[in-house]
Amino acid sequence: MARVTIEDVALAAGLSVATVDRVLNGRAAVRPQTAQKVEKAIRQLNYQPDRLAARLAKGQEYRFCFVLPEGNNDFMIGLGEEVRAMASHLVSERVQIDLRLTDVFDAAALAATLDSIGDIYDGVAVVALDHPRVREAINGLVERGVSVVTLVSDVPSSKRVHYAGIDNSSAGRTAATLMGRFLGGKTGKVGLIAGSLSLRDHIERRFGFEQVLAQEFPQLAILPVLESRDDWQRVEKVTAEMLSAHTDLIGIYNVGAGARGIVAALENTGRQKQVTYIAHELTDHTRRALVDGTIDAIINQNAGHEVRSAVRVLMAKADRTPLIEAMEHIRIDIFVRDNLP
Amino acid sequence: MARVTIEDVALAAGLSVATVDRVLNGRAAVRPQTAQKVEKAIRQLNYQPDRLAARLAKGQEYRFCFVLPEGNNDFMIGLGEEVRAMASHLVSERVQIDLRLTDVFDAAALAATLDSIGDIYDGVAVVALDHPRVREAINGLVERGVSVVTLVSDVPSSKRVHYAGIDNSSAGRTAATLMGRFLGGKTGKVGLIAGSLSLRDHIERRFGFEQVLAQEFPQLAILPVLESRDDWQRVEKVTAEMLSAHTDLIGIYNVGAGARGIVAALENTGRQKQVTYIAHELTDHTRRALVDGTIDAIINQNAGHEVRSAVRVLMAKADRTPLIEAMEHIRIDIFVRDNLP
DNA sequence: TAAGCCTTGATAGACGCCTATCAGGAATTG
DNA sequence: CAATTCCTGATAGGCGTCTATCAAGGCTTA
Repeated sequence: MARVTIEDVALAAGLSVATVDRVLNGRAAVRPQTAQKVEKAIRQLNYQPDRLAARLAKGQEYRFCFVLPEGNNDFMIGLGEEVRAMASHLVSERVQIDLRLTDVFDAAALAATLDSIGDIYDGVAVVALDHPRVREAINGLVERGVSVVTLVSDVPSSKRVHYAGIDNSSAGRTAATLMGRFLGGKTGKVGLIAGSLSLRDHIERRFGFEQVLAQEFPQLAILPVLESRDDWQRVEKVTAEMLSAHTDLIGIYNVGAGARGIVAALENTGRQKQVTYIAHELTDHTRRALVDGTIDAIINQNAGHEVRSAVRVLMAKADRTPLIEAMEHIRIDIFVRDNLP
Repeated sequence: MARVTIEDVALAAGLSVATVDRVLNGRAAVRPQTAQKVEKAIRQLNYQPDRLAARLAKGQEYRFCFVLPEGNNDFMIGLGEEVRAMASHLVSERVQIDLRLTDVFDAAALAATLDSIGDIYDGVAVVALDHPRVREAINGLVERGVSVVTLVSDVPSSKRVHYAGIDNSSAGRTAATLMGRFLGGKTGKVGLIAGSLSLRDHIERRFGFEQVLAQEFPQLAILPVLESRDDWQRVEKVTAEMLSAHTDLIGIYNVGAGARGIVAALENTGRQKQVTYIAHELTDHTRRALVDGTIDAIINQNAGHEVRSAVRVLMAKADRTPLIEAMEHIRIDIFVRDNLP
């Protein structure tokens, strides 16, 4: 049951190790019929190159850069931690990961960061803003031979090789379905709070949410969207205003961050139980509120999965190995009080 | 930025490579103070042994065996496929995985299988039945130095090193919460169908479900549990009987497999929309029924994650590397129509 | 037929670590 | 102080692959 080595293949094909290697790595010209002999032997013996030995010999090093938003958004902080964890874990596998923080809301700054991270990287993962300047910056990297993966927030029109994140329109639809079903057949108003209406993920969530609500739960009226810039104090303010303006408010869907602001506003008015509240991203705050019953469901994307998926994709691109698309699909988690991890 | 090698450590510690190696691998007696010098150098240089090189040098091979239930349970078939996929993927990493099928409902057969798979394996993963004979068989393996991981269904009282599966009591609670909330404030009867009341996972799900329903949704009455042995034709029969006996049935929770039987029974009576139906495990059948609206939510455990987690754990045990417990936690997925993967 | 090119073989050395052995010096024992 | 035992150093060879180089034929071309 010993391993099949390149030597066995050479022997079986009646050729030399050097020639087999030439075929395997396309190093030099080999006559087609010779190459066929090699391939036949490989198939017969079911030879699979030892990746450990190969990487050792090649002394391959991967250098990746993760560009994340700065600021105190809980989810993004968690994402950064996952990147760091992955980085230290992968030292022993010859992968180096750098982390850069930048202002996501500022397209120019983000684009500048992307432009500046020169050719020292084999791949870049970025939480992107969908803006022409950013798109151009991504395309620039790709043209220079750097694989780019968008993380959490996509730029579909760019030449990025992959998007590691959830389908936000589906996430919005999911929120709507839960909202509608949790409210039974009740009639009333539903409020929608977004971080920014220029962030692609927020737009898509809103779109999915409104679509399903209008179609399947016409008894629920959606209030005009409020913008919060993902700042929890602002969130609290607008929520409080909304609560006092609409006494028949029975649902809140928070598309972005700043969940604690809503929690605070609800607690201040004592209307936690009357209002069905659906939030995004599992953090310490949202978790506590879910257990308390203030939040009714959390739609989550697993930051760890996203980071690991991004790394896998970047590694696969770096050494041109095919990747199993299905494995890289990021799921939309739903958490209620009872299935919290 | 070159890699730190064992040689660098030796140099920094003012010792020889041989001695550093002795410390690292506990090969021979080394004076404590010498060992400390080595450890200090390792810390200073942040040395991390190259796992690739180490495994190459050791020529380490892992041999694992996965013991799964035979039969035509969709979920288990999927699990088997995941094992095979993982096996072929890991050939290039010197991991060999064998797959054995056995009758899970038969404790003696399962125990016999476990007893028979001798000492050729470094680790065993098993979908276990919680029964004294099985427990003894597991303990026997562990005593012979074979790491055992339980998969999907646990045997907590055994000496298994790990359980790769979901918390089934939480899964049942989750189902109850969804059931209660989806039913709004409606009053009526809820039916519960289990595969077998001797399977630990089914018992726990039932327990969690009944607990939450009794506590939080007292307006819902639970009918006596029906047993189906996970056979969908039997499921259809008992469901049909239940439906005709209880015209005020408004909810069904299927704890085990055989979801298509319930779908068929509901469709035959045309009561799909009146009954809120919560099922386990995402398969082709349940997926279709969820999209159709016959199933209202699916509680799922990700077979791929479970298999990969089991392998990671077995590998970690085999070479005594510590494992990050948090990473091995298997989540309880909730799927509604909109967040299907 | 000589000159050149194309294809293949043979082989050495590297990657970083493991294993084993031998020798010499240090520390311990009587 | 001699005789052990203990600890450390030095070094060779191996794991499977990659890279590079040189030599030896076979073949084409003029």
